[in-house]
Amino acid sequence: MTFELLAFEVAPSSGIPIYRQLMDQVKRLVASEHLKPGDPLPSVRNVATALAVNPMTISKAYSLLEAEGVLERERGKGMKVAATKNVAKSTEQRLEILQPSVDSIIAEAKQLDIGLEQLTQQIEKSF
Amino acid sequence: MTFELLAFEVAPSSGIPIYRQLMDQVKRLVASEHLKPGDPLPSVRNVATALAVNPMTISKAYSLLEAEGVLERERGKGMKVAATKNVAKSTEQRLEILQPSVDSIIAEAKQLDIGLEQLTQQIEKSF
Amino acid sequence: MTFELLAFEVAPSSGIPIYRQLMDQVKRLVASEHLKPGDPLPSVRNVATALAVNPMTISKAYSLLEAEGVLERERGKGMKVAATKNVAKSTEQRLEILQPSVDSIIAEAKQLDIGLEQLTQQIEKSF
Amino acid sequence: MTFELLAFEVAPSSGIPIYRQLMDQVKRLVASEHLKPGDPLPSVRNVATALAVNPMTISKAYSLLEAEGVLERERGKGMKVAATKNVAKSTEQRLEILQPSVDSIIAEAKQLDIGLEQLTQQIEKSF
DNA sequence: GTGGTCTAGACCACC
DNA sequence: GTGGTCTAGACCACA
Repeated sequence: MTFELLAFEVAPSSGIPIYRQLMDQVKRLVASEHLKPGDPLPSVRNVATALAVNPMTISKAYSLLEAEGVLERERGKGMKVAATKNVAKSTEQRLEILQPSVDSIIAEAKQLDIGLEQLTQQIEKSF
Repeated sequence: MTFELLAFEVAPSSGIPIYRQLMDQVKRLVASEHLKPGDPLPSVRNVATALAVNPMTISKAYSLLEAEGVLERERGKGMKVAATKNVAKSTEQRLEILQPSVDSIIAEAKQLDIGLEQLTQQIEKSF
Repeated sequence: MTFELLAFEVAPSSGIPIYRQLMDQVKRLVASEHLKPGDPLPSVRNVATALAVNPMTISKAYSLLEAEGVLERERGKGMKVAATKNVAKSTEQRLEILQPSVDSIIAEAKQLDIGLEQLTQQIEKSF
Repeated sequence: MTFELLAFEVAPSSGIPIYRQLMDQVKRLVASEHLKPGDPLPSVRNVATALAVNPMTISKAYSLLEAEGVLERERGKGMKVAATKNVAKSTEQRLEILQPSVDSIIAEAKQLDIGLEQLTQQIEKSF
């Protein structure tokens, strides 16, 4: 099985809805080709029990990703990464995906009076 | 009027609750010292009519900011920027506050196959 | 002047209304005979300026104390401590006045898991 | 029902706002470990109907307790006692929290001509 | 099912 | 004048 390695993570009390956290993770994994077109995704039930989360929540994430064209439903078998639209992403494109988080951490740092130096240092320390 | 300059703005349908938008604005104004300790804030009713919003919504924002220690209530007179707690915090304390965001952006970068170099570069570019 | 020594104190942002703080102080001073029947009280205006408080607030306190029979209004001259009702209070009576505060600090201590020993020690330290 | 034992009570006309009465009760229950970290709280609607009070009032109490770190929200499931922050505090920290009340009772005692001895005795009697 | 947000309008306490 | 409390009722987001 390919997706035993697939460790989804959710922070249940982070304010961000669980289904959104899941969607973002799948998108990132697809963008970086950790998940390639055609790759199967773990079943709703598996993810649900693994994360101790309501299956409806996983299902919602998958359905929305399908609506966005990131995933495809293989009848009777489950979800897999869609071929169309999921062409390999360039570094620039992947950086673009990350940009909102970059902007947001910079805004936070500035509000906290944390300079560029300190911020990058802290990131290096924790990377 | 003393606070004609204080132009609060809300985007009613941005998904972010109005009271939260207000709180963030006040916090930014305080953090940037556009609002200094002791400065008065416009009255609940004034803001409410100016923004065409229910007074309770403004009141909620003010009350929460008071609970957080950002504002103080002057009985019968209105709200003002608090003196206590708006004192400087140590760099360590502030970095600690930022840490969760640091952890989270690192996790995202790794899922996107973006290395430390690229991440810090991107941050420098956007800072 | 007898009441230059009379230092009223108010904690404007303690949650307790200012007029109530004033009333309680006057009552305690009367109970302990720091203020004896017939003694004059500082004028509304003096107290107001000294405490940087709205004169209406002082006036309200005085009026309520008059309604309770603690003070008397001397026409054209101001307030003085009433004769009736303000007989000297026994130690028991004064302790009774203090009782609510005693109960309340004990409740707080218990919620904070602070024992009798520690509480009394702390009081001795600060007395 | 798991929390049949959780009997909230409110005195509607005690002057103290209902939401505050609720908050204090929850805090006491947490402090005394009748409610332990992770324990669920009755739903807003349940409490509201049980107390014949508007749900928003209960919600306000819960939200403020969340803001204070006493409770946590489990998305879509309800409130539970928070783990973080309900960790033990040092004796010094707890005494510091109590200090304002200590100062205030001492001031009251002095105005009532009640000495240290009598004050501590009275506290011992009522503890 | 859960809590969150907002409205409209009433009433209160304080200054 | 200030903010605070509460109600009744609508609608939304999340699980």
